[in-house]
Amino acid sequence: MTKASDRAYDTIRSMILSGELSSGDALREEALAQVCGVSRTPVREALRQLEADLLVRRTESQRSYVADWSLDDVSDAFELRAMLEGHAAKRAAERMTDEVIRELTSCNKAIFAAISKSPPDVATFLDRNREFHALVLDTAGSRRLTGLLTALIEQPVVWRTAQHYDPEAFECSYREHADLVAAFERRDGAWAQSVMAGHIRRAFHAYADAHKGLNKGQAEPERGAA
Amino acid sequence: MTKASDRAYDTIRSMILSGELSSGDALREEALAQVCGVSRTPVREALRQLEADLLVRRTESQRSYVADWSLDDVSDAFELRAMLEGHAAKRAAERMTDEVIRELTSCNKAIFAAISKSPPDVATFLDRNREFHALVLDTAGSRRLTGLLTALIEQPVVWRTAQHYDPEAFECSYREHADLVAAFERRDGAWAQSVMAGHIRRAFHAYADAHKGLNKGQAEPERGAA
DNA sequence: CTTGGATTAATTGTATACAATAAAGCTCAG
DNA sequence: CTGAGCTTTATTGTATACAATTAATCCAAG
Repeated sequence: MTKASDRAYDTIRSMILSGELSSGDALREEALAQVCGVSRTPVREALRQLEADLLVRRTESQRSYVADWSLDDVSDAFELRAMLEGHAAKRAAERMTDEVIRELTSCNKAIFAAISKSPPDVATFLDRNREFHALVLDTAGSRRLTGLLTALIEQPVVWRTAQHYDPEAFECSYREHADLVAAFERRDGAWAQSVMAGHIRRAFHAYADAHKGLNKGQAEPERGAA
Repeated sequence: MTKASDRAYDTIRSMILSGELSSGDALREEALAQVCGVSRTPVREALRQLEADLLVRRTESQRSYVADWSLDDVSDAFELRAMLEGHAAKRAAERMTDEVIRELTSCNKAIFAAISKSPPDVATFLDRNREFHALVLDTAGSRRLTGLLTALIEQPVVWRTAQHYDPEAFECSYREHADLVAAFERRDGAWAQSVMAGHIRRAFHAYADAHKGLNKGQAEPERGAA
């Protein structure tokens, strides 16, 4: 993608993530084109990408809507992530180098610094967390695995979960990363896999707890003054 | 997708699968448009889809090429398929209905009929095999899982593997499906998962055996007199 | 010869007009 | 009222022209 289609992608994506567009809202190409300040062509491309990201769904008659995320869907996504990213951790352990271990360590140090602030620097936490997981995924050395996982990782749900973290949850995340590094140092694939799967599952429950009661079957953005 | 973009997709895809286009060949939109008898717009859409299918790769400068498939890549794809489709089988077992069991049974009967002919009716085998796996995937009831797997299942490698099956390999495939149905009848998720994972792994080795020696690091269509 | 850089050609990205299709509204028979 | 079928409107699909970008070529300086 290039300038215009990137712009369309980013704009629409952030409109969905911010809640400006709610689940089920219709996405009309012409309207989006005007909002994004581009023509329909790049908007169409962006919509296809967002559809692949599962942020947008298309009906059989090719109309696009903001995807709705039931708790079951979220649970699904995390379950798959736990499985795939656990597998990635195992492969990474088998292919680990000292160089990557140094990078992971330094990355996790930055995470520690970010969450030690008060209030915690959530943006930095998210960036570094992403970097940490990307490093593991890279080291796993499977293009296909990378492709499958990026779709799952870039979910709005994942992105928002950290917003609800309390200090203890951040601490857990940091410690689990440290455990992962320990498993990598021993080149222990099974250990790494277990830690990673648990790491993801904990994140799911953090999300589920935060959204319990509020949204019964529907995991949506907070809309308006509620 | 609709008429023109479907046509472009099917045309380009079969050109790749048939070997008319070899790994690494450049895919120019204008040229493809002429071949497909449509304009560049639907061709572009088809290329994006084929890229998602991993049949086409794009450079950083947005040029498209036929993807190359090393044996490692193929191994990767099958490994992921075994994991994901095993998971799907487990979920399917937990959600299985008698109705679906009947459909699976009838589907596998059709497979038996197809492979009992001489020569075996490979096309029907492939269709019914696809139907069988689609039924399992549907019953697993995870849209995300379905999305991830369809990309892996539609691979040229998977498609071609059956071309090299001997009568015994067909027989194995049939029996494994029958085992799967047995596991479903008992609603035994762990069993179903094991059988499915083994089923996929056997298919990989059938592929690997067929291509051993021929293509050392490169799993490509047969190209001319080399 | 080789190499750096400017020029040219080839290719992809974007906008827009028009065609095809699906949704919505409307009319009128029952 | 109701709903089947037509008409109208809204929305997406496709083609094409043009802009932007990337790759290839060529020429000159070293």
